[in-house]
Amino acid sequence: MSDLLERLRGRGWRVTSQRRVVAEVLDGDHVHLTADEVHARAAERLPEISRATVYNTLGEMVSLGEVMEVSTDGRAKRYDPNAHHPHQHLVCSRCGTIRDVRPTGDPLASLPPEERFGFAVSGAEVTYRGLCPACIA
Amino acid sequence: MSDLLERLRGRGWRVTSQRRVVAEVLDGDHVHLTADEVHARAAERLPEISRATVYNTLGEMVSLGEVMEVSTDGRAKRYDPNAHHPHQHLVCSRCGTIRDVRPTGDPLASLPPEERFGFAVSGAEVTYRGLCPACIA
DNA sequence: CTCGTTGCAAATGCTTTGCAATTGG
DNA sequence: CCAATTGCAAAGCATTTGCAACGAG
Repeated sequence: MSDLLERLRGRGWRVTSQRRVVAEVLDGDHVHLTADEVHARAAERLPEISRATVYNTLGEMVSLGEVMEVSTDGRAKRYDPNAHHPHQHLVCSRCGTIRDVRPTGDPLASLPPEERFGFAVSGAEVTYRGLCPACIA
Repeated sequence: MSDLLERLRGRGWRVTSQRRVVAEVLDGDHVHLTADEVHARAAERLPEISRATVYNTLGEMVSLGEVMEVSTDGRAKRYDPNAHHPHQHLVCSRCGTIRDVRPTGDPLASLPPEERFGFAVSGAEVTYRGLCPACIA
């Protein structure tokens, strides 16, 4: 089940009950929780877990490249455990719902050499915006 | 000079000295200031201007569609007056410098119908990442 | 055992808000 | 004139940090 936890353990990560709970809560597809949501769900299983630990843990997962930070607008960052398969995000302009999507082609290809201004370009993030089915109705 | 101010005035915007200074400070190409930087530069000309007013003013410019908010990572939002010509951003992973860039083609075209999940997709933002010339050296 | 990890509470950084005083049209 | 705008200071979030106690290996 918890592929995320397995991957982290495999990297010599020290596993504590707090870290396990955070990894379990965050695991799955189309999961895009804020740090606070992660804390709330983790606290259901481990009531004493602190916000600080959740932040530390999420930060480490990001450093290890197993979790991706998604900065939606100006609100709280969201955390996406789906870091192994490259993907982009489709965000509802009204309710903020996020879906993982897989565009065709390589986004990097759309930036021609003369538009790179001497940068060593290494990646591109695409955020598609629109109204989700629930908000259209 | 201040095209931005002219555009705002043309929309029936009430112009005060504070608003004029904010508009002037923000005008130009490849300008991506934080609210605090705008406040600092505005205060050089109008020492009593408050942060609250700068925030209010920037927020209104964004609502009117004349200025674009750029949320870089987890730091302060940046404000881009270049809202009339569509463009994307190239951000230095080390120092955070931002350049406006113009990719080829329409980013929306890369998201096929079967990846839209019933959303009414209306736009796409692309952030290219890499090292700027200064940070490569 | 020992060092990494945790929890707490306080601090920080960015942004918003309530409200009385001010001012543009 | 008078509603819109401003400044101030305080409140509001999201996140980070210092440090003593704790616990995994």
